Amino acid sequence: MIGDLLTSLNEPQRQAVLYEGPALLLLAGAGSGKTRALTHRVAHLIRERAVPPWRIMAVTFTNKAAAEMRERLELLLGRDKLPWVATFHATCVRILRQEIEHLGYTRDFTIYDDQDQLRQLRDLLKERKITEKELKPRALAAFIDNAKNRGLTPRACLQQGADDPALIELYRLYQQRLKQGNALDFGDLLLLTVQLFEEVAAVRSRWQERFAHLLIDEFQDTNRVQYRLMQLLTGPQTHLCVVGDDDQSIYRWRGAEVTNILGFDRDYAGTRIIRLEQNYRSTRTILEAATAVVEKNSDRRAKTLWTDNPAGEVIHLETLADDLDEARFIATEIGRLQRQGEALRDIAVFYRTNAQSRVLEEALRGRRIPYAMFGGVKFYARQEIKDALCYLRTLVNPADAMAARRIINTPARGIGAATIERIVQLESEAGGFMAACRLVLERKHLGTAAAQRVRGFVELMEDFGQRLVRLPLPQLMADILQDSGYTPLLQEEAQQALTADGRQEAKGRLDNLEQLLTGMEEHTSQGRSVQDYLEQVALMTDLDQHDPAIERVTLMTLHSAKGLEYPLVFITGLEEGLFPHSRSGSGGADLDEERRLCYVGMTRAMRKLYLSHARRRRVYGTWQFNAPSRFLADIPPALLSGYREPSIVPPTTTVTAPNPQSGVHNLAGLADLVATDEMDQSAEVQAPPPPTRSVSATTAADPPTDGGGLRLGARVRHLKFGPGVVRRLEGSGDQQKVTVYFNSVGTKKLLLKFAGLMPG
DNA sequence: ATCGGAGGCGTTTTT
DNA sequence: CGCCTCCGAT
Repeated sequence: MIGDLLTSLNEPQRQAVLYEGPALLLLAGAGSGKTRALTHRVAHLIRERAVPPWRIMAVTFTNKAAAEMRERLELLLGRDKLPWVATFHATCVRILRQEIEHLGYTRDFTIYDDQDQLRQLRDLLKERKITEKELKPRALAAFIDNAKNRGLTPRACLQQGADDPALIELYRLYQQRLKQGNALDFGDLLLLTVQLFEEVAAVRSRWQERFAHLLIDEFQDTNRVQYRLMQLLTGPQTHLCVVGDDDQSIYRWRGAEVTNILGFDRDYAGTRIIRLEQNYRSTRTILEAATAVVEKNSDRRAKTLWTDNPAGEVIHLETLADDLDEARFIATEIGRLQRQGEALRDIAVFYRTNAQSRVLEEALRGRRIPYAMFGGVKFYARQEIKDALCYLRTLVNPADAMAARRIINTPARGIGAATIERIVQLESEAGGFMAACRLVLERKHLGTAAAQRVRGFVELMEDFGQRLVRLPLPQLMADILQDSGYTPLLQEEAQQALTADGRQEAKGRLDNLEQLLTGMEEHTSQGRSVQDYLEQVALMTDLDQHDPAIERVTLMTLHSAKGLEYPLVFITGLEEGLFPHSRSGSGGADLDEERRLCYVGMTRAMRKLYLSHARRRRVYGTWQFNAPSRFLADIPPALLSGYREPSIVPPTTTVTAPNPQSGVHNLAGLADLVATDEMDQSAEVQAPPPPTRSVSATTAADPPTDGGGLRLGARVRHLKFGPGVVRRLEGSGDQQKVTVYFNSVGTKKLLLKFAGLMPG
């Protein structure tokens, strides 16, 4: 068995697996088999050194990395021996669900995303009569996030005395507000966990004793709270293993401190440093070019990445007239690669900013090349999805005023700002938003009409509250959407909206809601609770939906690309002002980070790398003229095809007047758009399975609770799909539909009339 | 209370 | 350019 774990490793990897001391710093260059070393180390601990799995915690940054590690450990160890593997944020949620009562919150706490955070801050500013001109909500949010990233509570900020007291006061009020709503924002998840461990010694030592091994991935991206958390979880008996690459530190702007990795061995005396320097991923050409770019930075840990791989193809550099041309070039080239027999799933296109994705998408759709895009508008942040989830949030945590205020008049029930204001007045006295609704009725603070409407809302929510315990989640959600009038309204719009666009949009929203229900069915089939669901969704990003098996091109930002690899990679927009981004200044730490970002992007490529830049591109509807990126000039010319003289980086120019030639390109762009609109179902964007049917089958008239003797949870048998469990019923008569979870094929929605279900 | 239009601002990157 | 907020009209 031990042979299995060690034979496939090189010498430093083997040392990393076998090391038994208290602290290990694994400096792992791009593509050097870091995950392999990490997973094998964990497997070795469990299999050969008899460490119980529950005494090991492995922390990652992204859900995707956590999932990948879990998968690989499952192969090595089997499903029943998995240790704690989670992101920093999920780890904290898990701890807080058990311990948060020590801090005066309750276990049902909800998690605010940045949208909720911003909304809360806007309310707060308005209340304090501070206009958005005086203090932008975003700036305040940045201040608060920043403080939290550094592990500072409002009080600690004040003691430090470095920040504006007015800002700190707003931070304090914001925290008060969150606590009243029994809610935590992203930063709180980490900060409050640290606070908990610092304030409650008994809890701290309990957790410290539990873990014999703490492993942290992507250590170069940890910020101060995360570092502190690691320290607090590390007891005298805890073995630490941190893995990272300072050259891939790209989250400084989010509070990451490279000093954490650069100074780790100073904090932990007796740290063993092991370097993984052999790259297995890329051709020598790609590796040399990437190294040349990042080498310009100072303050790096000494490290020489090398490879046995062949030199491979030269890097392709393409200069285009504008962003549309660039997109067309990429689409055409991908089409060519496809005809040569390359798989689309092997191709990725990276860009610096999300805004760049639009033209790329259009060009790909125009050529009917399927693609999947990550980032941009997140599925769970969409209006209709958030509305739906806020109904659930309000049920689970009735104190969550943010959620309740969002839905109290969605769809419109005639409860306006004035009424809501009266409710909010009573919120702290009543101890929560829903409680305040009841109190405001009791005290008769409202006119008869308004009172009537608020009572209706309260009763509606109480009704849902009863179903919360009775119904499985997907059925509950379907009921809510139906009985609240949410989907009926959208259905009407989908049929009767005045413009085709309006109808299309309503249909899109219905589709998304259907997708949401499908996702819930998957979740419920794993037997998890509503709280679990909301939590998972709050911490989820679109990247987590990435299914690499599907045959399509991947589009994402360079930041999202970290940790991934593709045989063929396009990096776009290599232009001064865009990449490096203008906000990164003309030198110094921010520019270094851009350089590392470029390095990260380039080292994703295994076989062939394409770099492109456009002479001008549209930004906010005006033309921006950009010189080629300085990073291009850093690459040895011999490694590059299509290379032109390095330009002496002239400043980026913006022209407000429309460019004389722009008409041509606009027309060309229009052609792409027109071609797009009428075809192409194949280029589905989102990763979750496309909805096979629509919510619109049900109407308000037929409450979807029971039908034809079938019950929720009933076991049934289908001729083709075999045994399954009834998850959802809707419609009636000939229109009655049944959603069944089959062991063999997962969730299916069937027309009862034709389903031929037998009792199972 | 709701809707529509005008005006202002922003995008670097994300758990 | 497109999103969001504010404000005025109904």
